[in-house]
Amino acid sequence: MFTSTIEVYDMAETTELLHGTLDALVLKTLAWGPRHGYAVARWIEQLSEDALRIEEGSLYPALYRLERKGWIEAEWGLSEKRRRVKLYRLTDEGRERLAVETAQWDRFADAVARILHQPA
Amino acid sequence: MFTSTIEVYDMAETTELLHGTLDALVLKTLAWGPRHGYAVARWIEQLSEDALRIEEGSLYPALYRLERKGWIEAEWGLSEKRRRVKLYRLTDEGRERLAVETAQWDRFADAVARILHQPA
DNA sequence: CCTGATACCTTGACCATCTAGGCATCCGTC
DNA sequence: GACGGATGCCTAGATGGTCAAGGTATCAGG
Repeated sequence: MFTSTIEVYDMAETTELLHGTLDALVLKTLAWGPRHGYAVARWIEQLSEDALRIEEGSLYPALYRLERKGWIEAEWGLSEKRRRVKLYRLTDEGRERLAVETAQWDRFADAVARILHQPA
Repeated sequence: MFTSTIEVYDMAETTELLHGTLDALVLKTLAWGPRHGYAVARWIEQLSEDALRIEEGSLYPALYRLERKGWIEAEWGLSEKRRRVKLYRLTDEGRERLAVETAQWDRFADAVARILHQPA
């Protein structure tokens, strides 16, 4: 019963590529100012014009990860809509880390592009 | 409390970033002509000026993966050094796939760069 | 009342990668 | 002629980030 007829076209999308990049994206988002988790995801999706999609199942573990490493800090607060939110802000260490990860990503992305776009 | 003192500096490197990119890199390498596995890894490392490091534990599973999907084909042969090697070549489907993955990567990389380099 | 959006979180499975081995041949050096 | 290092293939197991799919609660709009 149509076990695999229609859907197969492209389940890959860019999803797997996110691997290891999410941390940097979150740090960068918080570098513009404190935000709560849900808003971070939204922000990234908007800025990327939906090229990047942040699943909550990836987001919250990532936030926890970053907090545990001391790169971000959390505090309970209220959103503009009077809802209980967990506000995250970048620590100094987080800012340093962001620079490191950005540099790493640039180097990596340049290398990949150099290969993928090398003329035959 | 200092349970982990020395080692932590940077085990991440760019390793995790490779995720999902290796396939495209291998396909592209073979787009320049048939090569054997070991040579593919070497080629990528050289072109990237060692920014990319392809572990054999990642390489061979990747080759098997790509072959199983019909994007590359293998054939036993001999290297210039008279050694038994498994030569891979790109199929037509593989060439199409390479175009798809390259486009996906471009879109993804652009999105990430746009965010990471957005001025504060 | 009910849907959808907001906002948080967790569990389980998936899967690509890495680590760390093993095996065989060949070359250069001592 | 022994031995290390490079070449070349492969595999098993662990790791770990992501995703899918659930759950909870509040609030606005129809």
